[in-house]
Amino acid sequence: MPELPEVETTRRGIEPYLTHHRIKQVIVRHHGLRWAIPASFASLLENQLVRQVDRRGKYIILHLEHGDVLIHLGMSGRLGVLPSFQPPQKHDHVDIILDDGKVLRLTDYRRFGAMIWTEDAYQHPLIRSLGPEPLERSFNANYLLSVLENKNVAIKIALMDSKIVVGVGNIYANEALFIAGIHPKRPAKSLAKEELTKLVAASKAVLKAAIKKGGTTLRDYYSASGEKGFFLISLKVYGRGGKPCLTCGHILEEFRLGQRATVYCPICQPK
DNA sequence: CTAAGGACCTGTCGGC
DNA sequence: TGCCGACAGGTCCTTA
Repeated sequence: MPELPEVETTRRGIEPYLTHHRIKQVIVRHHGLRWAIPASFASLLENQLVRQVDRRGKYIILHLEHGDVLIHLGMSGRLGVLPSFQPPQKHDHVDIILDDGKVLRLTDYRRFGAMIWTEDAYQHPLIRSLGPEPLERSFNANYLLSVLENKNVAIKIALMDSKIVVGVGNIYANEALFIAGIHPKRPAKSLAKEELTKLVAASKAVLKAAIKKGGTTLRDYYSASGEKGFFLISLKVYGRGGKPCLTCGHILEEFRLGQRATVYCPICQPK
């Protein structure tokens, strides 16, 4: 499901229900997520207080009294807070039951998601190797210029590489490149600083706008409270291959780049 | 080191 | 109506 705006919206949605609450019980119904959840998982969490609910890239981090929980939603994951325990549905894999009876439930039919207990989230290899947050100042044109210096990969691939910058998924990579007027296939190292400046600004703008709207670009997105969000964000190119460009009217072209749908305007984003 | 492709898994949709 | 392949918000891991 989620791109970064959805993850941030989810984090904000669950935060008030978890912070300063104690975990009473953890039920793991399906251990086979991206990484198998070990048998010890439940007992590592139970009876611990949740101190803080954080986010790094697309990982949601629960800071406990001792250790942290990393949660990734993969492609189809969803976290919801139930007012009380409800009978689980088919893809409800993990329940974290709180001291007040509310339940944080992980639902993920494709099981690309992950739930990991670790001593210190920021020392974990999955987190440690991540690039800067896209909305922070450290993500800027000078930074990109230096990391892309000798990268031949297509700029779209680089923009979606979490070692370069976190949180820019396929939808927003398409949108940001369109707004910046940059062809997705341009070799990363060929972009001039001026173009990188535009790309950085465009990336920040689309992500911010989506977060402001509640992070709901997605077909089957539900907020933590179960509210459905759908097409609150208007997308300019993603999902519009074969339709006219909203800027110039030329037909948008679609192709696969790194096995992902890529849509661009051949006039507005010249090679 | 870089770059490209496969792998993980289920559900849905379009074409024949 | 039914079957089969392609594709879907991600990203780690293997191979070249």
